[in-house]
Amino acid sequence: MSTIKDVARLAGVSVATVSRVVNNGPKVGDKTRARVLQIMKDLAYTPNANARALVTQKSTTLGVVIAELTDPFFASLANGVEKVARSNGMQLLLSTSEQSADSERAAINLLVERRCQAIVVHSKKLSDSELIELCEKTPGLILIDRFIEQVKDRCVWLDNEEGGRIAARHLMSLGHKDVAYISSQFNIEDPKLRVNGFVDEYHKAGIAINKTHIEYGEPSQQGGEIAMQRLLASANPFSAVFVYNDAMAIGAMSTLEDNGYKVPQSVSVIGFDDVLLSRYSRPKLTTLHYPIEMMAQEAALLSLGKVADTGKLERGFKYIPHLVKRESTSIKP
Amino acid sequence: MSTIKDVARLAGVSVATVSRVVNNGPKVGDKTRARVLQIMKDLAYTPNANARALVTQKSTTLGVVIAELTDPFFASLANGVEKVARSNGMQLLLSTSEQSADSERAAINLLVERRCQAIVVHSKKLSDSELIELCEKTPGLILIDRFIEQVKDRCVWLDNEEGGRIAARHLMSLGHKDVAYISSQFNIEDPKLRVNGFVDEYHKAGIAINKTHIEYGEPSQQGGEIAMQRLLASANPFSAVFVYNDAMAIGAMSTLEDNGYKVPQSVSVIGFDDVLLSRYSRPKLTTLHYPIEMMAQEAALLSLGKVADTGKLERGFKYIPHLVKRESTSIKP
DNA sequence: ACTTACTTAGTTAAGGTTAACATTTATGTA
DNA sequence: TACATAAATGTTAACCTTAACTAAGTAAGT
Repeated sequence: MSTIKDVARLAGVSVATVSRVVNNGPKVGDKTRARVLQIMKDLAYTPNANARALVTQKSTTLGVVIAELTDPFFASLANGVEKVARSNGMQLLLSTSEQSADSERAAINLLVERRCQAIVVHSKKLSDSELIELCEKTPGLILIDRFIEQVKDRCVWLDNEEGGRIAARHLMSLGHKDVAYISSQFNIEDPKLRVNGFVDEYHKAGIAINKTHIEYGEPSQQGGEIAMQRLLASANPFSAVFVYNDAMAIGAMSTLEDNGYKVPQSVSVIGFDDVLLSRYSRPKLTTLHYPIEMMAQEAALLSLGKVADTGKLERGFKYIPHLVKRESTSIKP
Repeated sequence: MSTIKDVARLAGVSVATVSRVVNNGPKVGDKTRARVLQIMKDLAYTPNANARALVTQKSTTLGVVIAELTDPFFASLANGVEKVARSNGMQLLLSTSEQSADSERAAINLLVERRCQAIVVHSKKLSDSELIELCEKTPGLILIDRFIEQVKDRCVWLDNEEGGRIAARHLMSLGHKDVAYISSQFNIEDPKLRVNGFVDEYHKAGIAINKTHIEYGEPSQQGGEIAMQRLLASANPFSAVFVYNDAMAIGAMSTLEDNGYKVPQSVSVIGFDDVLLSRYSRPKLTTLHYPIEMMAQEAALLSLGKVADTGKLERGFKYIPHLVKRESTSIKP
């Protein structure tokens, strides 16, 4: 692969001149510029980004760590970061972090080694303390979908509890008093916060939610199907269910219909996330929109230092999900 | 950010020694190694990947160009490449290429500048000749989901026509003689090949497909809905439809149900791609599995030069989709 | 004691590019 | 014509790391 020196030699100029041409710098004569350009083309010269990054001390790479590319939620997250990257003439370096703390750590480290200008991390496995330490020694690092008080100016997160409350209010407004909840069995904060908000909001309205009305499952369609089967088996009647995420909600609807219940006529179902799926389901799913792409964009901008600080950095970046009313919820029969 | 020199200075050794420690090289005494390791930790030293890539003349980056991260099809493609990257200790550099030839060109160029060892490109807009030229001057470049005779050893592709034939045979085996086809309105090869195979296979069986039974639309759920509306309006009866992709198929099913048709009891529907959606739909969609993740893995391996050539490079890498029979097709009523 | 052969460590030239600084060439003015 | 000034181009150190080569010190064999 030819280098700037090759071009310089063939064009009979110095490397500095070629560099100026490459970077569209001023101070280059027209005929010289034309000649250099021609040689560059002949040689199919492509500047070496690594060498550039080394000498300029800045890379044009924006790193992102997510768990899994094929999960639509993470795909949207990555997409948000990518948009910012592109609009800033940068590129996306992506690392996936399966499910373990070790691989999350490794993924972050790889991005640091590459000297990414900015790094957006979605971490569920690393401890608060490790993340705090990491934030301290890594300037451009931003945590998405996580809130840690000590580094709140580095966190872009969603108020899950409020999401639960919004779901509760929606269901209450439709007259539902016997409600159930299907949660994720994974031991992370999100599902807990969502139930808490949901249960507490009902509680504040003087309605207690029966323990038997809460079921757990894997956060997938199948997990939702199974959880709903258990819920139905428990024999306590309910007219609405709040489900941890859209995939589970779709599974739950499936089981409901298989058992002769109509959604939303006999049972209302409300999901969470508002991923692709929810628009493709039948009936279309009422759900809480998780503005992950927008959050990812803000995180990336923040990471790049491009967010004007109007006290935001101090307050932190909290997002509130909003209700997307589609077809799976209706007034209590 | 501290460098190898800082570590060397503080540890009282030369940079070469530190380098050896970093790379786990031999020829370093135990106490020296321990001391260096300690200083590295104290300084939170992280080797600079750019400098490394520069001097070793090889990057540990695997590039991939796709149109859009949020499309599940492309997410699977990227995921396949990422798996290979990870299992080879490399990382994914991702560029998206919206819809234009210009941006496809730009995306590829960025990866070349970064000196990616290997590059997997999904290009629909660039011309054959430009792609051929690109292949010639870029060693590790592999084309996925495209076939160009002149560079067939660089192409990993799906036999779309055969996919159409498989769909036709499936429907014929269920007794369907009046069939319709919903295609994509985009002017690329895939939809044409799929119809061709489908129509031809029926033709070979002595059954002609009426022109009015072919509709076009945007390759999305909504496009499918609209196309199906038009198909129904045309008043020619049919008992089965082959749809360009799963998203459209789901839209088509929606319209069908809205108009009082039962799937598959009154009309059978068969999709293409077998993305996430197809398993979440109700009824679950019968479709042709497009093994894109596997193809992407092979493409990445090929790009890395890790495919043992047993004549494969010469023959090219053709994949055949296979039928996934779910719930949306059944015997003709 | 003397060579031989390791083991451990150091020195330094790349690698491709940029940017600060130095130099040459051209342009205009008195 | 000479001089100042601007425009165009060149020289070179630096960015951080690796790897080839060199040097010194140590252990073993004779």
